[in-house]
Order: sequence, then structure tokens, then C-alpha cells
Amino acid sequence: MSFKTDNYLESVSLDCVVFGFHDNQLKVLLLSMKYSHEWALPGGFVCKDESVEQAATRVLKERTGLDNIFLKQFKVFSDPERSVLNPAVKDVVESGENTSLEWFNQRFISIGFYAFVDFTKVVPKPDNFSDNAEWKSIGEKEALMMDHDFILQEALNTLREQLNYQPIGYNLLPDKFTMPELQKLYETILDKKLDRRNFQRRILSFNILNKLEERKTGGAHKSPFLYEFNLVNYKNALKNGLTGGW
Amino acid sequence: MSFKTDNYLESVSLDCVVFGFHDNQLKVLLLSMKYSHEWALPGGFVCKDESVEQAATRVLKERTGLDNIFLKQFKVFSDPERSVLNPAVKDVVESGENTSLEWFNQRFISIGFYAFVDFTKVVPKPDNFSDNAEWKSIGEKEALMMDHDFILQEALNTLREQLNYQPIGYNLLPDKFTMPELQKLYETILDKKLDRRNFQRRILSFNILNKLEERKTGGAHKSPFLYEFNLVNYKNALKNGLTGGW
DNA sequence: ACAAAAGTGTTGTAAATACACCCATGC
DNA sequence: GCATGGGTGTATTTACAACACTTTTGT
Repeated sequence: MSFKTDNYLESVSLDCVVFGFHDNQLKVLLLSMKYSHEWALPGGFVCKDESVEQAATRVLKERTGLDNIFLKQFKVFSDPERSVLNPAVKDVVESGENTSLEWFNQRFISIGFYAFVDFTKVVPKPDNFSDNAEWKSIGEKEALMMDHDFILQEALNTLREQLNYQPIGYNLLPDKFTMPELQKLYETILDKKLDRRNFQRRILSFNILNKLEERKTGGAHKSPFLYEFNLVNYKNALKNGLTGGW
Repeated sequence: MSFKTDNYLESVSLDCVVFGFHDNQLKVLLLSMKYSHEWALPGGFVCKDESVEQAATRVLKERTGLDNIFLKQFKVFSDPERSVLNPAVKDVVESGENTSLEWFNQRFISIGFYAFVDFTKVVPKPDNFSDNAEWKSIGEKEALMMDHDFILQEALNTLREQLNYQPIGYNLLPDKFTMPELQKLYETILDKKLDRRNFQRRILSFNILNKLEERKTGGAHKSPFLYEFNLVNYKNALKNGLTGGW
């Protein structure tokens, strides 16, 4: 798998904030870069015959093994100073030791995407420029490369805003899940506690859930009911929005 | 004013949906292109030392004469087929008759911006590739070049969504305006009638308006009060959002 | 039997909606 | 004086927020 730069549009890159949900925590998929050993968002470039959405889909298939990932562009990052290379990488570039790195020695405008995946179905794979791919908890990750911390922060801000008028969870939770799990997802994104009873009433009023007969057993304490998303209503809510704010 | 393509980042362009409000109608600034005589959104390219926001600001200063225009990127348009040239333009390009048009014979990813301006303060100016610049009413404009109709539509959709949690009007209305005028602006964007009395109560509850002593005279019928925006509260609302939806 | 989590219900307040009435202005 | 638009007010419904009690489960 070589890296052919002449397939790509110049000046344009993309970075993906891939969210997963596990152990009641919001996680992001990160890569550990060669040479600089910094952590970075998975990213890539746009082939000459691709839309940016197609490019992001291709990149994320390579990094996660998954097809049909839910993703959405949310902002373009274009500060002229954003692409300043890490000194360690710059050294390698200038030494000529690794010619495929030459490509990085230009200015990129990066299109930010966020994506939702089922944590349990992802098999993280590093790319040509990284030697490790791992899930990190939002709260516990270390600093990221270049402006990637900013990109992640902006993705979270966008998410928080969209939570007011769009449903979330279908792409992040397993097929069957409990109300407390869904609530934890909302609480993690909003970074605040919600009232259990009011949350349930509200989310049910959207009619995007089917209550199942089954309960989730095994955990300590009273076994909660399982729910699944009502796909028809969920997708309709994605298009037409919900009502007021949280 | 020549056109130096080597100042620009390749593959990247930007298109601006410039909104103005006049005669109780929402207007867009459009250019009439040379050769093809199609109408187009004002657009441009990104210099090698600019952010895309700086580039859009520069472009709009040239097209409107205004500094400090309120603008915001809202979406990247990147369908590989979007930049297909109009046959009339393609002929000119291939004839070699106008070398500055060569630049257009490549694929661009375009960053969509929307902008709000005070209609009365704008002096529309065409660019190197257009021979006319005019305001057109949203409802009455003819079809636009390439995917520009789609871009305009997406800008409107974005506006409608943002209306739910952000104030609007400061950049579109004159310094002093009446409640019915502000309401018309909302109604035009939302494309539906709102109740006069409930609108007033709601918008006042946001505390973004100062009621003035003066009334607007001259029109037929009872003279309405004038209002101005409370800039402190308005900007705060822009950052922190309002409450529920319309 | 107890602690902790989950199911279900009530109640007060605020906001959204749907109206009605009176007042100014130009013709 | 009358049509039209504008200012102001109220009653009803709906949504939100705060809070209490009961039930189930593992230890």
C-alpha cells in the first residue's frame, strides 16, 4: 500500500473526529504518529474523482474496517499557521530520508468531519504515517498534534448544538440499549447531569424509541428495560428536527 | 487589476451567499458572468497566506465596498461534477483567447459562506469575470450557474436552523427599525406567517432590543415604534444562543 | 435486610398559542 | 368614516423542572 500523492487534490485535507461510546464514556479514535510520536485525528486527502464525503468514508473504512459510517462535515480549518510541522517531522522531511513525507510540507486547508461508530465493531488500524491506533476517552486523552485539539473541541461544540434539534445514539449505541445508557450518552456530550425522570419523558415524547419486552439482566440492582431505535421515526427526526432545547 | 493565479491555493474556491433585506424582501447579491451570461454567486479564491474567512472578507469587500461584513462558512461543496464549465466558457478557454480563464479549467472544492449586509450601504461591483452585479429577490431570481442554486438553497436551510438559537437582523436591518420589519425578516426566512403579538412578546423576551421613543412616520396607518438592537445582549445571544424554537 | 438503581407519578411554574379590543393614520 | 395596520391585553394549553414514592436486584 504505497502513497501516491498525484492522485490527490492539492491544498485540501480532511480530519475526522470519530466518536464511540463504551463503558459509559465518550471515546475518540486517535493515531500515534511516527517520528513525532504525537497523537492525531485520523485524516487523509481527497482523490481527484471524489467528493470530500466519499474521501472521508474511504479514510474511515481504512481506519475502522467499517462501511457506511455516519459522518458529517462540520467546519473548515484554514488558519495559515495551522500546518506547521513538528520539528522531528520537519527534520525527516528535510533529510530526504522519507520522500513520501514531502507531501506534508505544504499548506493544507482541512475539512473537519465528525463520525459516529459502534465502538464494539471497530478494529482500529494505523495509517502509513502512524504506528498505532487507539480509542481514548475524551476526558483522559493527552494533547494532540497541530490544531487537532481545537478541531476536536469544535466537533464537540457542534455536537452539543445539534443535540437540541437532532436525535443521537443510533450510530453510537448497540442495537438494544437501556434508558440509563442513552441518558449517559447525552450527559457526556452535554457535560452535565440530567434528571432521570424528565429525560425519559422527553426522549419518549420524540417517539424515536421502541420499548422492548426484555430487560437487561446481569447488572446489579433492578434490571432496566431495553429499547431500540424506531428507524423510521429516527430518520425522520434527523431530517426534520425535534422540538425545543435541553 | 490583473488576475494572478499563482497567488492562490489550488483546488479551493469559495462562494458567498450575500443576503440583504429591502422592501420587506430578502435579496441576494448576484453576478452576471461574461461569455456564458449566467448568473452566479460572488466567489473567489484563497491566497496562500489567508484563512478562508480572510479570503471571503477580501472578496466581499471587492464586491460590496464594505469592510467588516458578518460572514460564516456553512458547508463545503465538493461533488466532482460540480465544476463542469458552461459550453460557451469552455469554448473561450480552449480557444486560448483569454488565458486568465485557464485557471477555471480545473476541479474546485468550494467553501460556502453566507453573509449579511445592510442593503442600503452596498455598492455592487462585478469582478473580472462578470459584467454586472445586482441584487435579486430570493423568490424572483432566475436559475444560477453550476451548483449555485443548490448552494443558495443550503444557505437558506442553514439560516432557518440557526434562527432557532441565534438572533438575526443586526447586520441586515438599518440601525433603527420597526417591529413589523423585523417580523417580516423572520417570516421571509422561515417562509411562514407568524402571529404579530406572540412574535413581539417572544423577541422582546430575548432582551436584545432597545425600544426607542420615536415612531416611524410617513407610512399609511398607525406609526410603529422604532427599535434598535442592544449590542451587548445581541452579541451575547450570538455566542450563547437563545432558547427554544419558532 | 439493605443499598443502589430503576420504574412510575405529581405538582407548580413558565412558555407557547390563540385569541379580542382599542388606537392611529391616509384616503 | 372606514379600511388597514399597529399597540396592548388575557385565557388556555402545553412543556419544563423539581421533586417522592415504590419496586427490583445482588450482596
